[in-house]
Amino acid sequence: MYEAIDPTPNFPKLEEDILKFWEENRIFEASVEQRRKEGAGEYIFYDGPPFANGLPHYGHLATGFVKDLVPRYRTMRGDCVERRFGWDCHGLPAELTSEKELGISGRNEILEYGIGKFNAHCSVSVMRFTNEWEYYVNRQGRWVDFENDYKTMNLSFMESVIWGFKQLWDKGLVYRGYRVVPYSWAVQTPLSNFETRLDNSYRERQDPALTVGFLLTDERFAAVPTRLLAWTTTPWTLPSNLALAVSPDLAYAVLESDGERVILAEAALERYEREFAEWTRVGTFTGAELAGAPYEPLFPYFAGTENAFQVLAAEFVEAGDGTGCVHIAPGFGEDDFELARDRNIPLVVPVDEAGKFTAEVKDYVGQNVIEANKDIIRDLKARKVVYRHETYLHDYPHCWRTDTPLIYKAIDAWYVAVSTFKDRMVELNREIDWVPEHVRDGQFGKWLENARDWNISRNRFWGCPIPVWVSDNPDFPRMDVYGSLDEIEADFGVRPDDLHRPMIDELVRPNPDDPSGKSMMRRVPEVLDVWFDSGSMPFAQVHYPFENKERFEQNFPADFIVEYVAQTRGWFYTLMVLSTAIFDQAPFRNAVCHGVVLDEDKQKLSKRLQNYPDPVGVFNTYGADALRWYMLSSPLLVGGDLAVAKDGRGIAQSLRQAIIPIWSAYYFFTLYANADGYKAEVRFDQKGLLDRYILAKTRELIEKIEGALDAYDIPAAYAVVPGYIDALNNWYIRRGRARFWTETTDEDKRDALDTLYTVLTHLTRTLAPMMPFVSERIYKGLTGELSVHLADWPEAAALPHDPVLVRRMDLIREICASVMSLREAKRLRARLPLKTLTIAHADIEELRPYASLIADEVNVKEVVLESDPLSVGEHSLVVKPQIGKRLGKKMKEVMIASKSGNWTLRPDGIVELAGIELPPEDYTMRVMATEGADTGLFDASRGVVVMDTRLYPELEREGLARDLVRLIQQTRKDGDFNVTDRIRLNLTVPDSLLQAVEEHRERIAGDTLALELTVGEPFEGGYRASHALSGADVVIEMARIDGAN
RNA sequence: GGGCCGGUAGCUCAGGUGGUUAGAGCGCACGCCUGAUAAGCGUGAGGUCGGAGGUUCAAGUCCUCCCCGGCCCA
Repeated sequence: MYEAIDPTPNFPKLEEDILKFWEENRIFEASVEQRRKEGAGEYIFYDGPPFANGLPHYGHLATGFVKDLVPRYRTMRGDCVERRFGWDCHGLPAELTSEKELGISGRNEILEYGIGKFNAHCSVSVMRFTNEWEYYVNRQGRWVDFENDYKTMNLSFMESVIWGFKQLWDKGLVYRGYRVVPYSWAVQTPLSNFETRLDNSYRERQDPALTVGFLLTDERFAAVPTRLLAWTTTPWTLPSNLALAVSPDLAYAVLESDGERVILAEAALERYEREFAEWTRVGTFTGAELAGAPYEPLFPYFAGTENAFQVLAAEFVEAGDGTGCVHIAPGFGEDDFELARDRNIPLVVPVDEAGKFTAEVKDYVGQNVIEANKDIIRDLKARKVVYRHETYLHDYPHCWRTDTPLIYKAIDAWYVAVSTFKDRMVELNREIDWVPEHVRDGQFGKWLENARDWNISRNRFWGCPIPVWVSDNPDFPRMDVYGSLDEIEADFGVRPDDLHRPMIDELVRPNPDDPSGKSMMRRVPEVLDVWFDSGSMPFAQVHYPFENKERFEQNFPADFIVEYVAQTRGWFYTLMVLSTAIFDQAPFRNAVCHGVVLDEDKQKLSKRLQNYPDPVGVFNTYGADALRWYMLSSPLLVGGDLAVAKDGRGIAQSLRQAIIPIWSAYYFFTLYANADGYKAEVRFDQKGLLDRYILAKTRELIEKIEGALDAYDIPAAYAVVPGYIDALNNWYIRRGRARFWTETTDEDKRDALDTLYTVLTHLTRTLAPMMPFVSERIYKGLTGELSVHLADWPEAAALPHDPVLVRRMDLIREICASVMSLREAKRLRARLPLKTLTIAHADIEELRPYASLIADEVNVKEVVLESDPLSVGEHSLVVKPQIGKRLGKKMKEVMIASKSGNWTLRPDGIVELAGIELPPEDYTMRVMATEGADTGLFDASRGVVVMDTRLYPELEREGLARDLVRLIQQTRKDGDFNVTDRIRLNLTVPDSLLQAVEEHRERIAGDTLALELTVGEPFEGGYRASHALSGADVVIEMARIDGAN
């Protein structure tokens, strides 16, 4: 006996039970262990470590479903797939959370508080949500090893990270340099160029835009005071101005008014019409001519600086914005910095770590630069050098953690020289298979082509320290880089048990190159960018090369990774950089990039706006399988966005369209197998057409899903399922229903039950990775085996290969649908038998074996088969498209003639039209449904059905009898009779129905399990119901006859 | 400004290599079957395939330009 099951189960509850079962029986571990014992090859999957100081959201869940599906599939296919969970621990987010929790803010307060205590707090705080993560990950049905996890803050992980750093160092790929970088004064550290891109940190911001005049002191301009106009959106950089830049090729106009002159690009004149409409043009210079002219500094702070305060010609200057003249502050702009370096202008950076002016700028000292804008503007206006003050709306990068505007600032920092090996990355990227394909040469490939050096240092505390020690006396320079604990121990005599600050900073030793013994080797203060951790993950998670050397080398690169598309700037990228630099290999072979989960209005999901359904609520209402189905069958997985409706309706739809129908088929099976006490078996030798059809159809299903999953096309795998379910439930089972409920267990019934059993066990195995909970429940219920996830992937080849049968049966289904729509049009209910159905198709003989099936399905007494569709319908000529090549222009006339029916068919098979002759091989004849007649088409108009819709009294009576059966069955149901209860039945019907009842008495009684059938003889104590039939009242009474089964 | 992706039914999306009648799901309207399943099945209405040119006998499909949206870069 099979377990009696609920026809409409509570799926969330079912899933909770399965979770408990998996946990108690350690099924996940067993699934990995089983393959290991077999000596199976490893399939390597990298789990991108999430940062656990926030709760998982739909994006994580989507990624998580894929991270589960693919390993489950590979495991069933015979691979050993380890799935270690990783935790990303370091970095700014952790520090900021801790600052908030500790009630402190900024570098100085952290230093006051103590780095040791601060980092200790970070190490605890960062793991705060791990329990919640485990809950979500488990509940979504994701199998992952939490016991054997890795943390980026562990000593072993960090040792591998510094090993990686040293590898780069030894290859000459790390350098220290001054560069202008995006800098967050709020968190007092520079950010990497891709950190500012991730999650779109650009947002609109209104800034002041100032047009200021610089007084030229060249003798050419001595006669009349002349000012060169420059435009800037960062007035706070003006105190640090050291030069002006013009484009050598642009023309600059000199305007005069009232004994004063200004110079600006001709191209800018129109923009400044308001200011200078009244001025007179008195001359023109090219930029090249202006170059070299000295000018008077706006502010006195850096007066006298070598090579400064001249007009320079620079190619990067364009006339698109502003005045065609750019003010140069080398400390605060990348172009500025490079120009100044080329012209030997010294660097000045009078802004401190907190973004405040230093004492060098004495008028604004201590002011935040952005806040100082207004004072600076006020002062300049007072000095009458401001020619325009406007508000400028632009996209401006913001600090992704604090949402404060970034500034560009020259910083001493450590870089990976990515630009030197980016070509190699581009090459290696060609070996990776990306889904969607265009990411390889598009978003990711283009990014690699333009890769810039990576700023890997952060002036912060909670991160892997940069393992570099330098001499504190420049007279005795020395630099030591360490790539292991052994090396550190060898030089410092202690073996650190923690590489974090401040312990690591306490390792100080005398500089061996200093004979005086006074100068000391001290670690540089920076820590590594947290992205360096993530890029190191492949080797650091296994503590390579200190442990697992062979294993890592055999198993690198990974077979598969998945993340959302923005990680082309993040994890995908850092993996690629470090893997290329250290191993000269691509880090993974297959990558899936999924899109972004949005709300139904395509807005980002936001906790604040509450614009998405609560994930836990979804689990509890629909279940994780429904959510998995919904997300993974969507275009999200091929790079598109997914708009999640707040009411969860898409998720409900997945449940309704996929999961419940599968369950219903399972329920049906158990119902009838149990009614017979029959134990079904897996068999493929059934001869019946329906059986062979669904078996062959199942084979096709397995093949298609296998093909899709092998190509990492996950939505395609889901897409083939609904059509299959339709064939199973609404054809195989429905057509075969009578076979299941016959009284005896004969061979045909065994075939039916075995077939359904075979199909369901294969279906659930195939869907196990895609619908892990419900598949598990059904498979266990059917087979009594421990778990579907310990089973092998079904072998499609074991099932019958019969594409011809599948095609024919699908054609039959199409014919029936066509006939049913004719009935619908004529309002002829299906229970009313019709006399004759004619089916015409060129290959009609192939359909002959199915004639009685069709007759039964569409309820006609006779099916006439006709091999010439043209004999029953009007026909149209379809010329073969290929002849267009031969006919050229004439084709147009041929098309028009064929469409309008302007052609004749000669007895010899030649068609004449548009003045030419077409031999039979150049055309086909197609049938048209005759307007107003009872004809329908199928097989892409190659076949036609014609129905005789006339009514015949004896058939009408049969229809009424079937209506009665239906009413009696409904009454049985309403009266809570069991499907096997035998009954005593009395019908009270009007005279108009008497003949129908008498003629079909046996059928009525037989179909409704009525051992006694009386007409018009009411009895006491039965269940009674009245119905209307054909406009007349019918009273049905029934009573159970005990003991008769 | 440049790159990538997309624009097809009210909504979400399919539509090898050009070919006569552009499909599915949801929603809507109507109906139907039921001795497993109403969380079912079917029928119907609904489309100038973003726009304009071009190539071609023939363009949703190929080419060019433009418009709109998203992402990325500068």
